[in-house]
Amino acid sequence: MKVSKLLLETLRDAPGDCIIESQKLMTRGGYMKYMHNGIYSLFAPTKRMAKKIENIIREEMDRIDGQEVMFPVVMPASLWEESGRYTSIGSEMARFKDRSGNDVVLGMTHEEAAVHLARNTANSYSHYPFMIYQIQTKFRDEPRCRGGLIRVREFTMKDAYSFHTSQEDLEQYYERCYEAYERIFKRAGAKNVVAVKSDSGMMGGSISHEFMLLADIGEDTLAICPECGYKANMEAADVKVENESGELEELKKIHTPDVKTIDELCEFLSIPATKLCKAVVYQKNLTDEYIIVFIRGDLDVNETKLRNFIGEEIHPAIITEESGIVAGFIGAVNQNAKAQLVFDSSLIGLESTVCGANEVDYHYVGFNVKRDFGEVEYVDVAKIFEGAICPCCGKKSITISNGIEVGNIFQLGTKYTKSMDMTYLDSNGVAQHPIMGCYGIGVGRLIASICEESHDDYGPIWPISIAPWQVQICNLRKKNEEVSAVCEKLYDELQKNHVEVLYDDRDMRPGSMFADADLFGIPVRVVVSPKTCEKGIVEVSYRDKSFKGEIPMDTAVEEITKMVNDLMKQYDI
RNA sequence: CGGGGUGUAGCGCAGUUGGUAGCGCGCCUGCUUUGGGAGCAGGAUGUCGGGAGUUCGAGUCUCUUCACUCCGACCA
Repeated sequence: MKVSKLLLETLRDAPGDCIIESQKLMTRGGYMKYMHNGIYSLFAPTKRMAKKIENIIREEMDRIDGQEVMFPVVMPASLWEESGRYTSIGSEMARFKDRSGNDVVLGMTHEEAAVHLARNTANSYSHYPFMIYQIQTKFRDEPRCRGGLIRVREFTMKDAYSFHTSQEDLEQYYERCYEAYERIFKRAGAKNVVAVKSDSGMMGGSISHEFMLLADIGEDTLAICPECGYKANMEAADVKVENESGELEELKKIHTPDVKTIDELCEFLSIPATKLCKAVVYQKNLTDEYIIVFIRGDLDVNETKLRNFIGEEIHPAIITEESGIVAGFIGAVNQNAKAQLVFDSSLIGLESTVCGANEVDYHYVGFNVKRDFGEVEYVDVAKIFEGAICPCCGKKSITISNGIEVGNIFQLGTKYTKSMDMTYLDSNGVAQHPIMGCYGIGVGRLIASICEESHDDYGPIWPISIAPWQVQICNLRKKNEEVSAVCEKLYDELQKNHVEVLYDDRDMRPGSMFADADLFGIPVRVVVSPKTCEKGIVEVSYRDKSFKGEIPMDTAVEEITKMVNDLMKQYDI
């Protein structure tokens, strides 16, 4: 490809609303064009990268016996009513009516379509297990898009669905898929991807993992134990705490004028927050019913864990006069407000603690949950924190990092095959519901994430396995016939050797050409100028600065081809 | 959903008490230049987000609407 024919525009300055580095550099480099909130067109280099990633994904999915299929983008509401998700999914799913007035939806995920495709066809146990996948556009009407291609509404995704006759078989396959994912990210040149235990969310099912590319700008928070390798999304991380039991004290009401917050209470009583019992109030979205969570004073509530325990949507409460809840002085003893009380397991083992007295300006000290309130079921709804006890190895070693979710794998179970009545006959002739797994990867997000972890101040540094081109030739003096002839010859002969070449044949000053080359991020750069022609060499350098040298002109084609092939070999795994 | 902010040329931005629409980058032409975003000269480009109003006159004031964007969704 010649740059003079390439439709794109590089910018010296990024638009002011770019927040993160990958977005800035990719916008400046002319990788995509903003059209609408969370909706972008991709220019040719980006599409080339997407294709390369898709092909890596195809090879790895086929290697684990997947078969590529294609589901529709527009699906009838009736299909989604079968699974119950037509109502359970909110406004992130786009819905409209077709010309005959039928309700239809835009596909944001394809479990329903996968079951639709497979049911009645895979009707005997002998067909199992099997996996179908597609690479296709999804539309999700996200409430808040962010960071260029990181979080968008329309995006290309690989989604795969596997069907099994036993949980053991699913688990075995899940393991193979996990390994396939590791290979995919490695081959795509993503360096810092880790798999973490995750919350299953709206997909349903039990065991699931997210593949996270570690990056400060990541929207997910991860708990990682460097000691034993435990990794979990904060939403799913179990919290264990140690409590010094302390001494059983007498329950006493004390006057605490205008002491409302945990900090104020710590100061007033001169005791650490770990000895206090904090109350946090939520409300159910549907009924407005109050939920009061009692938790150790230094900890926070993990809303997702609480939501999973309650079993329905919740939000932080708006406390009204009529509720009977005394904000700032909430406690378990003499709690007369109509509310569901939840006790976090961080309170286990605290013989004496402090809680509100449900009376303005009063707290109880010496509060013992069992003695003063009664037997309760403790639930883990706490948010994990830096230095927390690892639920796996027991050391106080948890670290908190941010990550971008680039892929996920779920063990779905029979949620969809049951609700949509998909069955097969087992070897005894008995109808059974198959057990499903599902597996996703966001292609565009992966490109942006790799840029996020692999760039310098001047532009992206693409791994050669996904780079839009492998080699870029810079013609520093278009008007010089000798220089141009050398460039043209290199361009032709490298391509004959199946090297992908971007040839910058524009008549421009070296400074601008180098600046653009940095933005293009092509791994191998070849510079030809009057100077190099005079010396009978070409200049070769790697975008990641790991190599820079001069190569005799007459062996340049062979040597550059070899360099490219050697670089590519790193990704042959 | 709540609260800010911003909409003026492709991009980044100025625009005073209301009085003919500006700058830098980019783009086009020519000349000079040529190893990290060159210089000179000339040129093109605007529904000032949309609508309504006040006014002799609105980018500027008022109302309304749309879009974008940031923060929050919070510990009693």
